Amino acid sequence: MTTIKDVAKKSGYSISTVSKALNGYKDISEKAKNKIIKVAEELNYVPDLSLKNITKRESRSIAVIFSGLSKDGAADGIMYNIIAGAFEYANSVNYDVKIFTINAAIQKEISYFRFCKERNIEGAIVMGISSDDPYFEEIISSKLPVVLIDILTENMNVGVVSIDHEKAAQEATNYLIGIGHKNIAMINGKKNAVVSKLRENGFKKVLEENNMKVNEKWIAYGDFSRQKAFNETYKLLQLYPEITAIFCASDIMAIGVYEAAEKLGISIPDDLSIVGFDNIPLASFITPKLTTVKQDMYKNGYEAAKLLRFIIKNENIERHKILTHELLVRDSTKAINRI
Amino acid sequence: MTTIKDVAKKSGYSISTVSKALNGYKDISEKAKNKIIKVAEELNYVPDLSLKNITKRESRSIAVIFSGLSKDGAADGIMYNIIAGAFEYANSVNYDVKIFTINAAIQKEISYFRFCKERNIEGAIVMGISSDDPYFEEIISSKLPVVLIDILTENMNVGVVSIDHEKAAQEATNYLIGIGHKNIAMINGKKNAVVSKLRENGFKKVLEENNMKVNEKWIAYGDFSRQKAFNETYKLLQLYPEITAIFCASDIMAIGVYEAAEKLGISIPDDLSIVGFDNIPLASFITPKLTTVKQDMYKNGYEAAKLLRFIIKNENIERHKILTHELLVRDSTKAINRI
DNA sequence: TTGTAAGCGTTATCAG
DNA sequence: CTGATAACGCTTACAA
Repeated sequence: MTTIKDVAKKSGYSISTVSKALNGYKDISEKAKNKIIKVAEELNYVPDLSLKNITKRESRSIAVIFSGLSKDGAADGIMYNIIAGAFEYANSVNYDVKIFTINAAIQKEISYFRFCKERNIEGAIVMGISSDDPYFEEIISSKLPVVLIDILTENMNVGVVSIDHEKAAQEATNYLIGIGHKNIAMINGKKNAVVSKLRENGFKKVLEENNMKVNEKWIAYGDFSRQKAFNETYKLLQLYPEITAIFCASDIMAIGVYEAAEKLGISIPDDLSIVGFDNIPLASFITPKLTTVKQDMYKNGYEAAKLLRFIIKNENIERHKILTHELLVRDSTKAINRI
Repeated sequence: MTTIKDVAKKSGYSISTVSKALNGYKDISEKAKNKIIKVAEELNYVPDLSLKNITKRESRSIAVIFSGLSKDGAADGIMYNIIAGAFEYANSVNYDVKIFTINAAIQKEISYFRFCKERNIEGAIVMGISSDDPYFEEIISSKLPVVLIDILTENMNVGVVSIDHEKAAQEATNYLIGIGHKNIAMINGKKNAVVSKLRENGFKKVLEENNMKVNEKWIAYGDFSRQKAFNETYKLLQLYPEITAIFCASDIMAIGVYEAAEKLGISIPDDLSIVGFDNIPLASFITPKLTTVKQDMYKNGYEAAKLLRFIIKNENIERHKILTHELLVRDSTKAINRI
């Protein structure tokens, strides 16, 4: 490996002169500068940033941490978009992005904090972990700057980027009621995920506002899995054929719902209206096209990185960033005309 | 920041004793060891890996480099799967993964080599760049260990992971001919991408083997874009209604083909059979379900990281790794029964 | 068993 | 303008 020492030796100047020449300092002669630059190029010399940073005390890198990076995560593009968005912002302010999973830390049997510190990152964006995860407390109470995506916490020191899930669920439910549905079920995600609770609250709130009784049996948990959503829906629709609409907490689960309906010979949207959540690419390709709540995960990633940067710089800024969402009405919902 | 010095001071031992205690050396007393570990914990001391590595001369990190990390990359999950696969292997051998884009280097106006060297990575996985990219030569001729995904090169020092695209295209085409199609068009990707050429070769070869003349006008370039594929197909099918089957070089483009067919009132698979390429999640959700050539991008990423590791360790191993593919026959193709 | 000192590649200070 | 020298946090001979 070529080091600054090699350049010094070959150019005939001292190490410190070489360092200055290569870092654009003014107080050296043109002659020395040219010579040194020439030699550096000949030798293919490249300074190591992480060494520079020993003295400067900044690593200029952040991490994006997932709970897992599985083969199945691909279908919805959510994680990809978050990475891409975070990368774009980080890159624009000259930060590098490393990706980790919580599992990686667990495997090494070290703490989250240690894992990050060892890698000398300045902060982390965390997503896909639920608030009852054993690591959760450690993460939000650690000294390391952190931004959570879609994980709400009361802790106002922790950065949070999210849409208003409760409000979004309210809008979706209101829309279904508005087009005449009275028997609405919900396929929710993992029961103890924060977003699940919020969406469920929004759902229930609107039912109550409309004097419709909340039937707990009509709320099932599909754990954000297509298969589980299929199973739950299959059971639900057999037991309660009076259901005319289902609000799903993710598009992936909505696909499971589609499949359950198909298997039962129930036609969407004629017999059953479906509203999804996320607006993944699939949503507009599937037949019928899925009505869904759009959230922009690319933007989530971008804003998370931006907020993280502010927190790192210790700027006095609102820690909780709420992004906008939008109900996209497509073909999986239909005004009710029965009874 | 807590450093080894702080631990030394507080524990009353010297820096080197602390270092040894914390790194599991045998030649220290139980007493010293315990005390030091205790103090280190109290102080939340975590050694910085990159500093350790100054002496050891290994950074234990690799990069995954894309040509771009766009908002649109999400739909097919390909990049995500590559990242996930590469991450899994890297993680299993205690490597970290950083992600970069070629653009990031270009923006900083520095060379690929410099960009990587500065970041002190041991090697890189590169994908999504075409062989006529100005950076291509630099990448494959640089001293840095590199593995290309889906970019073939004669250079046997460079690692390459890919399926046999030519053979895959042959199988797809053979299948269409086997079920009776005689007028087969191809919507290819970017004209000068290596994979495009290979697939086109395979396509043409099979036509010739079957004594069907190759009509260059029936080969259009959709540039891997859904919109472009739509446009090209729309023109093609209007000009040549005798076409009964289309082989698409990507599933995303196949969707554009679906849309063009729909707009023209052409029914798939009754009037037109479609074969895609990739087997993205969407392929099995779209109606009709898409017949396609499956390639496992997760595995691509995994194998790329593995190969990269071998190259880094300078092991004598075959540099070109060919992965398996598979033709998945679904509902978008149908045996011909007209004329 | 412990500590001193040199070294890793780099930048910063300061005397010449 | 140049170059010793110290310093950054850490490991590792080697001496004590």
